[in-house]
Amino acid sequence: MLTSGPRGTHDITPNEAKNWLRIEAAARTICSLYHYGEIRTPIFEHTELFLRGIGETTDVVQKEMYTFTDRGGRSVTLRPENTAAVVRSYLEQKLGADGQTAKLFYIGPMFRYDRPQAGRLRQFHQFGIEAIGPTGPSVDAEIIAVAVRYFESLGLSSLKLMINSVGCPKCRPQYRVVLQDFLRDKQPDLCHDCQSRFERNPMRILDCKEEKCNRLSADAPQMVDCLCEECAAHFSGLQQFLQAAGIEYTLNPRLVRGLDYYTKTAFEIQYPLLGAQSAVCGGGRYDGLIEECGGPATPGIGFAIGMERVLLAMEKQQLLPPAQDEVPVWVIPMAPEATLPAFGLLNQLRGLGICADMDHSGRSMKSQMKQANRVNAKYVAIFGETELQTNQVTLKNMTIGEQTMLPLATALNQLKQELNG
RNA sequence: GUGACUGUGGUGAAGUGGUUAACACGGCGGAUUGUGGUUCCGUUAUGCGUGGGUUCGAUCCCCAUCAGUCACCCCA
Repeated sequence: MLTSGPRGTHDITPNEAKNWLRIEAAARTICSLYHYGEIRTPIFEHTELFLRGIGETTDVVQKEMYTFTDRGGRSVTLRPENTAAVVRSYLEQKLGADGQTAKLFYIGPMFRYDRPQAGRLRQFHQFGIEAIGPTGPSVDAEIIAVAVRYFESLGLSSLKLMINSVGCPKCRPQYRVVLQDFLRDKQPDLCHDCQSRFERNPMRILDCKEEKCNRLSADAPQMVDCLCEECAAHFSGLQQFLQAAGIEYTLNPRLVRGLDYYTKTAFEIQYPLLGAQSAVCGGGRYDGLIEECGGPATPGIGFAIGMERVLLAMEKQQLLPPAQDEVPVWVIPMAPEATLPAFGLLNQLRGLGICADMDHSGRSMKSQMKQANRVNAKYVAIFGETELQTNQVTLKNMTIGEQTMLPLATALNQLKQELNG
């Protein structure tokens, strides 16, 4: 169908774009406040990068990637998320060469082949940040603080921050065994999905929405109780920093991230009113990812925020006032002969930095006045027969409804004084 | 990938197996010939997502397909 875009895509029309500019600007403001610099990486990467980075067994990789072969026979993939790409760029551009923490942010489209639903699109946009280099839990807290501040700055409330630790390559495998041991005899009673999760990703069972699974796993041992010394210390450190920053959080031992690269800190911010897709922000630490991508062992942490979901949340809270068109001066040529001088005035106004516009379809006087009204014009500049003959223009003040006929230069001056200040 | 519901003009929508597809908003034109936000009049779908089928005849029935919505799954 030529008149409909691909499934799961969305056109951002001029009125919506105003909202986008707003939330993007807020993101940039926060990032500069926290000393994060923007990075813009390509929209597609070698498929291999995502296979290695995200994990071959994850849903994102197994069934959600837009992968194709280019004309050179290489397999490339539209990025389903951006952390792997940022890490690749960090390595390629040697952004860590100065020995400092690389603090980066990005805003842009991501692609996941999924069934669209409320808050879920095939092309969607994420604002994300990454801090690559530092190990201490204070960065974790900083990352979380950026997310929380961002939502606050947009006026969003009733958000829920949940944190957990998913351990590291030392303690997670051990926990996995402990958990499987606990669940083994209960496995036949688990839901269909969880049966398959038992081998693939047993931690996900804790996150299942099925009530029976919840019941069966209620007393399961928790990751936080099985953390190695280092991870445990990191996790309690994080909590101290969060408290110091006055950030409220909930411990959620069942919080699991879907991508393989996460270690230690995992967190999620939910906006419960959004329905099934209520996570507006998800993130965590990825201490093994850089090495996995072929770099030196370097820790990192970041988050991603779903911009469409942010907009949905703002809509729910009525933080998006209806867009208003604002054109301070509307120019009206009353006859075809008048369009030339009218166009001339338009040009001069714009040259002065004054937003002005006129009709180009030869509509009636009345219709043009209506247009002026629609765009909330403060002044209307009318060119009729008399004006043409005397080289003047009629300036009508739309708020008080009064009008005068003036020489062009005088009118221009008046508009300049009243609108440019 | 699975399931449920939906698909009529710019928008919100009514509607029936059978000549001209209600109504409202919006748009456009007009109401002593050059003026807005109020009022009044007129006008505004070659057509009921698309493609098949049933029928003498379908926008209304059936099938397929596409799209939207919500949920599962997954995640931002």
